[in-house]
Amino acid sequence: MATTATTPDKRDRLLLLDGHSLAYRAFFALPVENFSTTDGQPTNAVYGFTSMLINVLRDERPTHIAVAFDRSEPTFRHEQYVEYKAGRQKTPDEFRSQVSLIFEVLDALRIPRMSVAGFEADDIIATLSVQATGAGLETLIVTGDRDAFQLVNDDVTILYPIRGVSELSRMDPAAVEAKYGVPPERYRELAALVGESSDNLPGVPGVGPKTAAKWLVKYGDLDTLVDRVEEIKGKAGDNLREHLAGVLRNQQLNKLDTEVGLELAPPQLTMGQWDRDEIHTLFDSLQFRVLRERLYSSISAAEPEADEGFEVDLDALEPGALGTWLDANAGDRTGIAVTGTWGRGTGEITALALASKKGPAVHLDPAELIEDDERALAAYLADTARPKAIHEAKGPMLALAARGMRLEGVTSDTALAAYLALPGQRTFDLADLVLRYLHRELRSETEDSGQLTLDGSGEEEAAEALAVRARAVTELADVLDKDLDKRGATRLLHEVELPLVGVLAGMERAGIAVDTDRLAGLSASLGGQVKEQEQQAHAVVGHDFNLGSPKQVQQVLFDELNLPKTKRTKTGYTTDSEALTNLQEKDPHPVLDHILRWREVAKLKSIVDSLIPMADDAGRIHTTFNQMIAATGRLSSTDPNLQNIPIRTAEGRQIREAFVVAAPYESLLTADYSQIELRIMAHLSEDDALLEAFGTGADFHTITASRVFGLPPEQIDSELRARIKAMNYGLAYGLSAYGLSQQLRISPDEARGLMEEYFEQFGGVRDYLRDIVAKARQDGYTETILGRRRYLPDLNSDNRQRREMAERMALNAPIQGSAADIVKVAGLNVDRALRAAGLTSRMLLQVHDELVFEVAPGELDDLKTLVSAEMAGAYDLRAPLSISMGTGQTWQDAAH
DNA sequence: GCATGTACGTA
DNA sequence: CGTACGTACATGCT
Repeated sequence: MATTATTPDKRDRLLLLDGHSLAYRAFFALPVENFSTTDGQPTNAVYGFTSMLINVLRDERPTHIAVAFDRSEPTFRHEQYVEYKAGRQKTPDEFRSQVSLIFEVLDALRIPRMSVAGFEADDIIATLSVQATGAGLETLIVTGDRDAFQLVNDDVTILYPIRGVSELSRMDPAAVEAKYGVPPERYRELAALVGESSDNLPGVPGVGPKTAAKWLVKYGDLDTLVDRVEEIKGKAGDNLREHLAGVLRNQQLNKLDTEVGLELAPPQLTMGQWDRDEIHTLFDSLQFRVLRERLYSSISAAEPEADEGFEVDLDALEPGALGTWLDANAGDRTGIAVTGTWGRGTGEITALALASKKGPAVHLDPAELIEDDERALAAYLADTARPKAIHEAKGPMLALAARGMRLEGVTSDTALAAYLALPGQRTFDLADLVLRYLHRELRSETEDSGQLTLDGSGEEEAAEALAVRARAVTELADVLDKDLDKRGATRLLHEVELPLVGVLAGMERAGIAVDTDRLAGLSASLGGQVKEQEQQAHAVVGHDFNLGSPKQVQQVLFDELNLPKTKRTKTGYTTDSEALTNLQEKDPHPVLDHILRWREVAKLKSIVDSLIPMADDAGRIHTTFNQMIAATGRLSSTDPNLQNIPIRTAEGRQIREAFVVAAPYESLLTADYSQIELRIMAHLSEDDALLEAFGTGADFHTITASRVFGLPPEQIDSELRARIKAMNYGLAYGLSAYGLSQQLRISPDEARGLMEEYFEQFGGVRDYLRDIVAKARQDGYTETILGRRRYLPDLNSDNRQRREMAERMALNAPIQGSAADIVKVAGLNVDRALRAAGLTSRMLLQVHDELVFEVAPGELDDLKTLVSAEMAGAYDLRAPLSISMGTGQTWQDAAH
């Protein structure tokens, strides 16, 4: 390839779209009932087209663009062949009305659109692509019309939609040849042989792409094939000879015209400056909130990345000068960056850097500080009046606490702020956020004097890097503050999530005591049972196999014992406990019981064995609470996970007996919310009947069952109660009639009937659940009682599975998330009240709707009163919060 | 050594 | 074909 010194790095890139073909695809891919404005205007085609457009603008970054449209007038092809496109179904009215809306979108985006009487969009695209190649541009064509494949070459690529509107297949010469067996320049000939039913161009009967490609490869091209047509044997050959005229006509008609007279040439097809207001108004009228957000974020992403770093000027401090330095330089909100290790309720700081937005930065090694400086640092960090920003505060808080320092006055934790802005994201790396929000790189821009690094130790670089992080955090904090303000999450951050960090750190630091002897005993007895079940399973089957291997279990059950196949998984057939239990009922086999029992005891043993080495010297286990994982706003617990300690079975509960109170404390107290999610559902739906059921104070599931079945509560037996209990809980998860039937082992019709009767009584719930999804589809997100959002772009997916999944998430997120809000507020208020009351009892764990406390001697009564009041008063629900509590020497004994 | 799939513990 | 998590193990990839 010839290149010269003046060849630009990036060639200009022309993007050409076939407006009609893409819009038509979108029209059929997206269900119109999900894509209409509230006044009934269908928008599925506009939505799908615009969505594709935004994606391709974002991913391909074209410098030039045009969208071509067909006209209603007949084309030159109709003149040559009156039957052209005959028999086509009339364009549906719902589609026709959307074409002008697409024009409006394109006009607002300042994207040129073109159409020429007598020609199809394809001809315009063909003409432009040839001209673009001549002008040295690279061309990308987005079209759902395969005829365009004939245009593909080294300079022209086609993006062809596959499956709906979200995925484009990149068709370059190699891809065309791979798919059709002929190079792009032969594609027309192949299409002529195969025919195109939508254009009413019949091909050779019985000849598909495979045969056509075989012929073309054998004879080189269609002309040669026609010349030697007598050589083709068999029925296909007869058919070809018989339909030769049609093939030649097809070849004529599917040739795209590359010499259409156009007013604009490729170099003039530039992207204009958009008017944000105009786009705003238009997208508002189309009710495209999610798309608007996506458009805006892709515009900003399309802005050139400013690959600047950060300037920092590190002050070298004399011993004893830190206090003065802090007074002079840490007045404004100051960024703190820390290195060290933390986890399991403790940690160690190895270095710390401080930097405000402007002015010098400082880098400290806490271990080397003289007493005066250490005191000045501790006083500064603990001063609530001196604002600080930090990325992921909890770990450093634990490490500081380990050396007796408190961290207060944190007005932004940038990771936490980013979590509220983007709750679906699993990680919040500082460098990523800096790039995303500040369009900058997390590196130093400061000119090295060359002398600083002469010693070659790298320490200067490390110090500078940490100072860069501190400075970046302050800048990021300001931008995130604004972002959260726009999202209405400022109070949630400042009044809930930020203060919660310290409370969580406190719980992690405290840990919970375990009776390790007891755990060891449990492990031994479970180990015996594991071995026993394993031996029996092997004996029954007649040979050894690994019970922990789903693959081997499948082999034993389905290949060797020929038990009936269960539900399919990706790699075979499921052997999960539900399936094996079902098998046991219809086709009993002793090995099934052994497998099930083995799984149960092996699971418990693995939990016990994982806990034993977690205990510290004081016999306490310290979990880590993660505040930025769950998309709904819940906490999660890791290393170990203390939020999934068994409780369901008697054996499982034995593990809870190993979680104990330790001196000087007197007992454990557990306090949990009764049916908090159902109460939230009642609150949010304002369903009178449901609210009334909570008002009576009697058993909630019995009361609701009594309404549904029209029987007095005394006549609700456990069977009826269980059915309605399953409904009550399932509703908040988006349970289907089918799912309910599976769970209750009743017929789908029966389950459907049950749901209908339920909604007859609790119509407000049905309306609420329906409205919440509709609103989320409009807004692009759901919201909890405290304004915590969850963004669900898949609500508008053209993939049914993804869309329905997003719908269930939309049902559940406000309910689960509001419960999480309430428990967080409760935890905060309890913690505050404990300190205000001067109690030394402390909170140890949060398990979603439960708080666990360690009770100091003589404080039980006061603590119960305080906890109950703070938890019940955490939020004023229309179905009032109800608390139940229990105490005991172990977590199990404190159950209630 | 790491990612994926299956299974299963909790709310 | 019911949400939200974390962990363990087997398996198959690099």
